[in-house]
Amino acid sequence: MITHHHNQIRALIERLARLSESEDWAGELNPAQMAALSYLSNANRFSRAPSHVAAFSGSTRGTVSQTLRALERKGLVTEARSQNDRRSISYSVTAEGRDLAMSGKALDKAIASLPPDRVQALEQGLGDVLRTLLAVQGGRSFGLCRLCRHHERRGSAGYCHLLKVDLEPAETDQICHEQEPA
Amino acid sequence: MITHHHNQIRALIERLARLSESEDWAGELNPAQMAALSYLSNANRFSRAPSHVAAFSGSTRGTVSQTLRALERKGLVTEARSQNDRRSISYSVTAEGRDLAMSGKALDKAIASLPPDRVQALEQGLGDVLRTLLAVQGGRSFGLCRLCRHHERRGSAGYCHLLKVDLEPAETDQICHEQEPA
DNA sequence: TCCATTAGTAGCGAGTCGAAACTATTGCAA
DNA sequence: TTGCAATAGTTTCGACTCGCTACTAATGGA
Repeated sequence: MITHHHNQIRALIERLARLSESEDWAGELNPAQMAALSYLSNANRFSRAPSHVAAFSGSTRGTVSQTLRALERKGLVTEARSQNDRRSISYSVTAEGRDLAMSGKALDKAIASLPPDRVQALEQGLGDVLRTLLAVQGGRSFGLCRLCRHHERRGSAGYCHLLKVDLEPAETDQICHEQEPA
Repeated sequence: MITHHHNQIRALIERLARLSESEDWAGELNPAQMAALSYLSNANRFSRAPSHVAAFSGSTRGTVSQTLRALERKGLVTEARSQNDRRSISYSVTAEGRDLAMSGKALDKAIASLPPDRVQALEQGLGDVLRTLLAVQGGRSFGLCRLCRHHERRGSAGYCHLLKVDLEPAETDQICHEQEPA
Protein backbone atom coordinates (compact mmCIF):
# COMPACT_ATOMS: atom_id res chain seq x y z
CA MET A 1 0.00 0.00 0.00
CA ILE A 2 1.31 3.42 -0.99
CA THR A 3 0.30 6.18 1.40
CA HIS A 4 0.58 9.90 0.91
CA HIS A 5 3.75 9.79 3.03
CA HIS A 6 5.51 7.81 0.33
CA ASN A 7 4.32 10.23 -2.33
CA GLN A 8 5.51 13.04 -0.14
CA ILE A 9 9.00 11.61 0.09
CA ARG A 10 9.27 11.09 -3.65
CA ALA A 11 8.11 14.65 -4.13
CA LEU A 12 10.78 15.82 -1.70
CA ILE A 13 13.51 13.87 -3.44
CA GLU A 14 12.53 15.12 -6.86
CA ARG A 15 12.12 18.70 -5.73
CA LEU A 16 15.45 18.75 -3.89
CA ALA A 17 17.19 17.37 -6.97
CA ARG A 18 15.48 19.92 -9.18
CA LEU A 19 16.33 22.85 -6.91
CA SER A 20 19.89 21.66 -6.55
CA GLU A 21 20.24 21.36 -10.29
CA SER A 22 18.83 24.81 -10.99
CA GLU A 23 21.73 26.35 -9.15
CA ASP A 24 24.49 28.78 -9.84
CA TRP A 25 26.59 26.67 -12.21
CA ALA A 26 23.56 26.64 -14.48
CA GLY A 27 24.56 28.70 -17.47
CA GLU A 28 27.94 27.06 -17.26
CA LEU A 29 26.64 23.51 -17.34
CA ASN A 30 23.18 22.01 -17.47
CA PRO A 31 21.92 19.27 -15.14
CA ALA A 32 22.76 16.35 -17.41
CA GLN A 33 26.28 17.66 -17.99
CA MET A 34 26.87 18.22 -14.29
CA ALA A 35 25.56 14.77 -13.46
CA ALA A 36 27.91 13.18 -15.99
CA LEU A 37 30.88 15.26 -14.86
CA SER A 38 30.19 14.45 -11.24
CA TYR A 39 29.94 10.76 -11.99
CA LEU A 40 33.14 10.73 -14.02
CA SER A 41 35.09 12.51 -11.32
CA ASN A 42 34.20 9.76 -8.86
CA ALA A 43 34.42 6.71 -11.11
CA ASN A 44 37.46 4.45 -11.38
CA ARG A 45 39.36 3.83 -14.59
CA PHE A 46 37.17 0.84 -15.52
CA SER A 47 33.95 2.80 -15.26
CA ARG A 48 34.36 5.95 -17.36
CA ALA A 49 32.84 4.87 -20.67
CA PRO A 50 29.71 6.42 -22.20
CA SER A 51 27.73 3.24 -21.57
CA HIS A 52 28.64 3.39 -17.87
CA VAL A 53 27.49 6.97 -17.58
CA ALA A 54 24.28 6.00 -19.36
CA ALA A 55 23.63 3.05 -17.05
CA PHE A 56 24.35 5.16 -13.98
CA SER A 57 21.99 7.97 -14.91
CA GLY A 58 19.26 5.81 -16.42
CA SER A 59 19.77 7.42 -19.81
CA THR A 60 20.81 6.06 -23.21
CA ARG A 61 24.19 5.73 -24.90
CA GLY A 62 23.13 8.09 -27.67
CA THR A 63 22.15 10.89 -25.34
CA VAL A 64 25.22 10.47 -23.18
CA SER A 65 27.44 10.47 -26.23
CA GLN A 66 26.36 14.02 -26.99
CA THR A 67 26.57 15.15 -23.39
CA LEU A 68 30.17 13.98 -23.20
CA ARG A 69 31.06 15.75 -26.42
CA ALA A 70 29.62 18.94 -24.96
CA LEU A 71 31.80 18.48 -21.88
CA GLU A 72 34.82 17.85 -24.06
CA ARG A 73 34.21 21.01 -26.10
CA LYS A 74 34.21 22.91 -22.82
CA GLY A 75 37.55 21.38 -21.86
CA LEU A 76 36.20 19.60 -18.78
CA VAL A 77 36.90 16.04 -19.90
CA THR A 78 39.25 14.32 -22.37
CA GLU A 79 38.67 11.19 -24.40
CA ALA A 80 41.04 8.21 -24.49
CA ARG A 81 40.45 5.14 -26.62
CA SER A 82 41.33 1.80 -25.06
CA GLN A 83 44.18 -0.42 -26.33
CA ASN A 84 42.59 -3.77 -25.46
CA ASP A 85 39.13 -3.17 -26.83
CA ARG A 86 39.28 -0.59 -29.57
CA ARG A 87 35.54 -0.05 -29.49
CA SER A 88 35.53 1.35 -26.01
CA ILE A 89 36.41 4.84 -24.83
CA SER A 90 37.33 6.09 -21.38
CA TYR A 91 36.85 9.72 -20.43
CA SER A 92 39.07 11.55 -17.93
CA VAL A 93 38.15 14.68 -16.03
CA THR A 94 40.54 17.63 -16.47
CA ALA A 95 41.72 19.86 -13.65
CA GLU A 96 39.06 22.47 -14.48
CA GLY A 97 36.47 19.75 -14.66
CA ARG A 98 37.43 18.50 -11.25
CA ASP A 99 37.25 22.01 -9.80
CA LEU A 100 33.77 22.48 -11.20
CA ALA A 101 32.59 19.07 -10.00
CA MET A 102 33.96 19.63 -6.51
CA SER A 103 32.71 23.21 -6.14
CA GLY A 104 30.46 23.50 -3.12
CA LYS A 105 26.80 23.00 -3.89
CA ALA A 106 24.14 24.67 -1.77
CA LEU A 107 22.55 21.28 -1.16
CA ASP A 108 25.79 19.98 0.37
CA LYS A 109 25.85 22.90 2.76
CA ALA A 110 22.23 22.31 3.69
CA ILE A 111 22.99 18.66 4.43
CA ALA A 112 26.12 19.58 6.36
CA SER A 113 24.08 21.77 8.70
CA LEU A 114 22.14 18.73 9.90
CA PRO A 115 23.00 16.93 13.15
CA PRO A 116 25.19 13.87 12.51
CA ASP A 117 22.54 11.34 13.48
CA ARG A 118 20.15 12.88 10.96
CA VAL A 119 22.82 12.63 8.28
CA GLN A 120 23.36 9.01 9.22
CA ALA A 121 19.66 8.24 9.03
CA LEU A 122 19.36 9.95 5.67
CA GLU A 123 22.26 8.06 4.17
CA GLN A 124 20.86 4.78 5.39
CA GLY A 125 17.31 5.46 4.30
CA LEU A 126 18.21 6.74 0.85
CA GLY A 127 20.62 3.87 0.38
CA ASP A 128 17.87 1.39 1.18
CA VAL A 129 15.51 3.07 -1.25
CA LEU A 130 18.13 3.00 -3.99
CA ARG A 131 18.88 -0.67 -3.46
CA THR A 132 15.20 -1.56 -3.59
CA LEU A 133 14.66 0.54 -6.70
CA LEU A 134 17.62 -1.07 -8.45
CA ALA A 135 16.42 -4.53 -7.49
CA VAL A 136 13.09 -3.78 -9.17
CA GLN A 137 14.44 -2.01 -12.24
CA GLY A 138 17.42 -4.33 -12.58
CA GLY A 139 20.14 -1.70 -12.57
CA ARG A 140 23.65 -1.87 -11.25
CA SER A 141 24.53 -0.37 -7.89
CA PHE A 142 27.61 1.67 -8.90
CA GLY A 143 28.88 1.51 -5.34
CA LEU A 144 32.37 2.06 -3.98
CA CYS A 145 35.09 -0.38 -5.00
CA ARG A 146 36.13 -1.18 -1.44
CA LEU A 147 32.58 -2.18 -0.49
CA CYS A 148 32.47 -4.78 -3.28
CA ARG A 149 32.36 -8.52 -2.81
CA HIS A 150 35.22 -8.86 -5.33
CA HIS A 151 37.45 -6.49 -3.38
CA GLU A 152 40.31 -7.70 -1.23
CA ARG A 153 42.01 -5.20 1.01
CA ARG A 154 45.81 -5.22 0.87
CA GLY A 155 47.10 -2.66 3.33
CA SER A 156 46.02 0.76 2.07
CA ALA A 157 45.75 -0.65 -1.45
CA GLY A 158 43.57 -3.48 -2.78
CA TYR A 159 42.99 -6.19 -5.35
CA CYS A 160 39.97 -6.93 -7.54
CA HIS A 161 39.19 -10.62 -7.89
CA LEU A 162 36.76 -9.99 -10.73
CA LEU A 163 39.06 -8.01 -13.03
CA LYS A 164 42.19 -9.57 -11.52
CA VAL A 165 44.09 -6.32 -11.15
CA ASP A 166 45.92 -4.50 -8.37
CA LEU A 167 44.27 -1.33 -7.11
CA GLU A 168 45.90 1.87 -5.91
CA PRO A 169 44.77 3.15 -2.52
CA ALA A 170 42.81 6.05 -4.03
CA GLU A 171 41.02 3.73 -6.44
CA THR A 172 39.39 1.72 -3.69
CA ASP A 173 37.31 4.78 -2.81
CA GLN A 174 35.97 5.29 -6.31
CA ILE A 175 32.78 4.18 -8.02
CA CYS A 176 32.94 0.94 -10.02
CA HIS A 177 30.36 -0.14 -12.57
CA GLU A 178 30.98 -3.79 -11.67
CA GLN A 179 30.46 -3.26 -7.96
CA GLU A 180 28.26 -5.70 -6.11
CA PRO A 181 27.73 -5.04 -2.41
CA ALA A 182 29.59 -7.49 -0.17
CA MET B 1 32.87 21.53 6.77
CA ILE B 2 31.52 19.34 4.01
CA THR B 3 32.54 15.70 4.27
CA HIS B 4 32.21 12.98 1.66
CA HIS B 5 29.09 11.81 3.49
CA HIS B 6 27.31 15.00 2.52
CA ASN B 7 28.43 14.64 -1.08
CA GLN B 8 27.24 11.07 -0.98
CA ILE B 9 23.78 12.08 0.12
CA ARG B 10 23.46 14.72 -2.57
CA ALA B 11 24.59 12.13 -5.10
CA LEU B 12 21.96 9.73 -3.79
CA ILE B 13 19.20 12.32 -3.99
CA GLU B 14 20.13 13.37 -7.51
CA ARG B 15 20.53 9.82 -8.72
CA LEU B 16 17.24 8.66 -7.24
CA ALA B 17 15.45 11.58 -8.85
CA ARG B 18 17.10 10.87 -12.18
CA LEU B 19 16.29 7.17 -12.08
CA SER B 20 12.74 7.91 -11.02
CA GLU B 21 12.33 10.39 -13.86
CA SER B 22 13.69 8.02 -16.48
CA GLU B 23 10.79 5.69 -15.89
CA ASP B 24 7.92 4.19 -17.76
CA TRP B 25 5.85 7.30 -18.40
CA ALA B 26 8.85 8.65 -20.28
CA GLY B 27 7.77 8.72 -23.89
CA GLU B 28 4.41 9.92 -22.68
CA LEU B 29 5.73 12.84 -20.66
CA ASN B 30 9.21 14.12 -19.96
CA PRO B 31 10.52 14.94 -16.49
CA ALA B 32 9.67 18.63 -16.57
CA GLN B 33 6.14 17.93 -17.74
CA MET B 34 5.59 15.27 -15.09
CA ALA B 35 6.95 17.57 -12.40
CA ALA B 36 4.58 20.35 -13.46
CA LEU B 37 1.61 17.98 -13.73
CA SER B 38 2.37 16.48 -10.35
CA TYR B 39 2.63 19.92 -8.77
CA LEU B 40 -0.62 21.13 -10.33
CA SER B 41 -2.51 18.07 -9.17
CA ASN B 42 -1.54 18.82 -5.58
CA ALA B 43 -1.79 22.62 -5.57
CA ASN B 44 -4.81 24.58 -4.36
CA ARG B 45 -6.76 27.01 -6.54
CA PHE B 46 -4.57 29.97 -5.55
CA SER B 47 -1.38 28.24 -6.58
CA ARG B 48 -1.84 26.97 -10.12
CA ALA B 49 -0.37 29.82 -12.18
CA PRO B 50 2.71 29.48 -14.39
CA SER B 51 4.73 31.65 -12.04
CA HIS B 52 3.89 29.33 -9.13
CA VAL B 53 5.02 26.28 -11.05
CA ALA B 54 8.19 28.13 -11.97
CA ALA B 55 8.91 29.12 -8.37
CA PHE B 56 8.22 25.62 -7.14
CA SER B 57 10.55 23.92 -9.59
CA GLY B 58 13.27 26.55 -9.57
CA SER B 59 12.67 27.28 -13.24
CA THR B 60 11.59 30.40 -15.15
CA ARG B 61 8.19 31.66 -16.26
CA GLY B 62 9.21 31.39 -19.89
CA THR B 63 10.20 27.77 -19.70
CA VAL B 64 7.16 26.81 -17.67
CA SER B 65 4.90 28.60 -20.11
CA GLN B 66 5.98 26.18 -22.82
CA THR B 67 5.78 23.13 -20.59
CA LEU B 68 2.19 23.98 -19.68
CA ARG B 69 1.24 24.47 -23.32
CA ALA B 70 2.66 21.03 -24.05
CA LEU B 71 0.54 19.57 -21.26
CA GLU B 72 -2.52 21.37 -22.57
CA ARG B 73 -1.96 20.04 -26.11
CA LYS B 74 -1.93 16.56 -24.60
CA GLY B 75 -5.23 17.21 -22.86
CA LEU B 76 -3.83 16.82 -19.36
CA VAL B 77 -4.53 20.37 -18.13
CA THR B 78 -6.91 23.19 -19.04
CA GLU B 79 -6.33 26.92 -18.82
CA ALA B 80 -8.66 29.38 -17.08
CA ARG B 81 -8.09 33.11 -16.99
CA SER B 82 -8.93 34.89 -13.76
CA GLN B 83 -11.79 37.43 -13.45
CA ASN B 84 -10.18 39.59 -10.77
CA ASP B 85 -6.73 39.94 -12.27
CA ARG B 86 -6.92 39.49 -15.99
CA ARG B 87 -3.17 39.02 -16.28
CA SER B 88 -3.13 35.80 -14.33
CA ILE B 89 -4.00 32.28 -15.44
CA SER B 90 -4.87 29.23 -13.40
CA TYR B 91 -4.43 25.74 -14.79
CA SER B 92 -6.61 22.79 -13.82
CA VAL B 93 -5.71 19.14 -14.18
CA THR B 94 -8.11 17.03 -16.24
CA ALA B 95 -9.27 13.54 -15.28
CA GLU B 96 -6.66 11.95 -17.55
CA GLY B 97 -4.02 14.24 -16.13
CA ARG B 98 -4.93 13.22 -12.63
CA ASP B 99 -4.75 9.53 -13.53
CA LEU B 100 -1.30 9.99 -15.01
CA ALA B 101 -0.06 12.03 -12.06
CA MET B 102 -1.35 9.50 -9.56
CA SER B 103 -0.12 6.41 -11.40
CA GLY B 104 2.18 4.38 -9.19
CA LYS B 105 5.86 5.23 -9.58
CA ALA B 106 8.54 2.63 -8.90
CA LEU B 107 10.17 4.99 -6.44
CA ASP B 108 6.98 5.12 -4.40
CA LYS B 109 6.93 1.35 -4.21
CA ALA B 110 10.57 1.27 -3.15
CA ILE B 111 9.85 3.75 -0.38
CA ALA B 112 6.73 1.85 0.66
CA SER B 113 8.80 -1.28 1.22
CA LEU B 114 10.79 0.45 3.97
CA PRO B 115 9.97 -0.05 7.64
CA PRO B 116 7.77 2.79 8.99
CA ASP B 117 10.47 4.23 11.24
CA ARG B 118 12.80 4.53 8.26
CA VAL B 119 10.11 6.31 6.29
CA GLN B 120 9.58 8.65 9.21
CA ALA B 121 13.29 9.40 9.47
CA LEU B 122 13.55 10.03 5.75
CA GLU B 123 10.62 12.42 5.71
CA GLN B 124 12.04 14.35 8.63
CA GLY B 125 15.59 14.48 7.28
CA LEU B 126 14.64 15.48 3.75
CA GLY B 127 12.23 18.06 5.12
CA ASP B 128 15.00 19.60 7.20
CA VAL B 129 17.31 19.71 4.21
CA LEU B 130 14.65 21.38 2.10
CA ARG B 131 13.93 24.01 4.73
CA THR B 132 17.61 24.82 5.08
CA LEU B 133 18.09 24.98 1.33
CA LEU B 134 15.11 27.29 0.92
CA ALA B 135 16.36 29.53 3.73
CA VAL B 136 19.67 29.93 1.88
CA GLN B 137 18.24 30.32 -1.60
CA GLY B 138 15.28 32.39 -0.45
CA GLY B 139 12.54 30.27 -1.97
CA ARG B 140 9.05 29.62 -0.76
CA SER B 141 8.22 26.41 1.06
CA PHE B 142 5.09 25.39 -0.90
CA GLY B 143 3.91 23.37 2.06
CA LEU B 144 0.44 22.11 2.90
CA CYS B 145 -2.28 24.65 3.59
CA ARG B 146 -3.25 23.16 6.95
CA LEU B 147 0.33 23.42 8.22
CA CYS B 148 0.43 27.17 7.55
CA ARG B 149 0.56 29.88 10.15
CA HIS B 150 -2.36 31.64 8.40
CA HIS B 151 -4.54 28.58 8.59
CA GLU B 152 -7.34 28.23 11.11
CA ARG B 153 -9.03 24.89 11.45
CA ARG B 154 -12.84 24.96 11.41
CA GLY B 155 -14.11 21.43 11.87
CA SER B 156 -13.06 19.47 8.81
CA ALA B 157 -12.84 22.70 6.82
CA GLY B 158 -10.68 25.77 7.39
CA TYR B 159 -10.12 29.50 6.98
CA CYS B 160 -7.14 31.40 5.58
CA HIS B 161 -6.34 34.59 7.49
CA LEU B 162 -3.98 35.78 4.77
CA LEU B 163 -6.33 35.55 1.79
CA LYS B 164 -9.43 35.89 4.01
CA VAL B 165 -11.34 33.05 2.40
CA ASP B 166 -13.13 29.92 3.59
CA LEU B 167 -11.48 26.65 2.66
CA GLU B 168 -13.11 23.36 1.73
CA PRO B 169 -11.94 20.30 3.67
CA ALA B 170 -10.03 18.89 0.69
CA GLU B 171 -8.26 22.20 0.12
CA THR B 172 -6.56 22.16 3.48
CA ASP B 173 -4.50 19.19 2.31
CA GLN B 174 -3.24 20.89 -0.84
CA ILE B 175 -0.09 22.82 -1.60
CA CYS B 176 -0.24 26.61 -1.27
CA HIS B 177 2.30 29.03 -2.71
CA GLU B 178 1.74 31.40 0.18
CA GLN B 179 2.32 28.74 2.83
CA GLU B 180 4.56 29.63 5.75
CA PRO B 181 5.16 26.86 8.30
CA ALA B 182 3.37 27.49 11.60
C1' DT C 1 34.61 -18.28 -41.18
C1' DC C 2 30.23 -16.30 -40.20
C1' DC C 3 27.26 -13.87 -37.56
C1' DA C 4 25.37 -12.21 -33.30
C1' DT C 5 26.76 -9.05 -29.84
C1' DT C 6 28.76 -5.01 -28.04
C1' DA C 7 30.54 0.00 -28.03
C1' DG C 8 29.91 4.02 -29.75
C1' DT C 9 28.09 7.59 -33.19
C1' DA C 10 24.82 10.24 -36.44
C1' DG C 11 20.48 12.36 -37.41
C1' DC C 12 15.61 13.30 -36.31
C1' DG C 13 11.85 15.54 -33.83
C1' DA C 14 9.82 17.21 -29.67
C1' DG C 15 10.92 19.61 -25.95
C1' DT C 16 13.87 21.96 -21.97
C1' DC C 17 16.18 25.81 -20.44
C1' DG C 18 17.81 30.62 -19.51
C1' DA C 19 17.79 35.05 -21.26
C1' DA C 20 16.00 38.96 -23.30
C1' DA C 21 12.44 41.42 -25.51
C1' DC C 22 7.61 42.09 -25.69
C1' DT C 23 2.27 42.76 -24.44
C1' DA C 24 -1.27 43.51 -21.32
C1' DT C 25 -2.82 44.62 -16.96
C1' DT C 26 -2.51 46.51 -12.47
C1' DG C 27 -1.26 49.60 -8.77
C1' DC C 28 0.67 53.48 -6.81
C1' DA C 29 1.84 58.23 -6.39
C1' DA C 30 2.25 62.88 -7.64
C1' DT D 1 -6.04 61.80 -13.55
C1' DT D 2 -2.34 60.89 -15.56
C1' DG D 3 1.85 58.55 -15.71
C1' DC D 4 4.97 55.11 -14.66
C1' DA D 5 6.84 51.13 -12.50
C1' DA D 6 5.83 46.60 -11.31
C1' DT D 7 3.71 42.24 -12.37
C1' DA D 8 1.86 38.08 -15.23
C1' DG D 9 2.47 35.80 -18.99
C1' DT D 10 4.24 34.97 -23.84
C1' DT D 11 7.52 34.81 -27.59
C1' DT D 12 11.81 34.00 -29.73
C1' DC D 13 16.54 32.49 -29.83
C1' DG D 14 20.38 29.28 -29.43
C1' DA D 15 22.37 25.48 -27.10
C1' DC D 16 21.22 21.32 -25.44
C1' DT D 17 18.52 16.87 -23.74
C1' DC D 18 16.33 12.80 -24.79
C1' DG D 19 14.54 8.60 -26.89
C1' DC D 20 14.70 6.51 -31.27
C1' DT D 21 16.25 4.31 -35.25
C1' DA D 22 19.75 3.57 -38.14
C1' DC D 23 24.59 2.98 -38.76
C1' DT D 24 29.93 1.61 -38.28
C1' DA D 25 33.53 -0.79 -36.15
C1' DA D 26 35.37 -4.16 -33.29
C1' DT D 27 34.82 -8.44 -30.77
C1' DG D 28 33.95 -13.15 -29.80
C1' DG D 29 31.81 -17.45 -29.98
C1' DA D 30 29.95 -21.59 -32.76
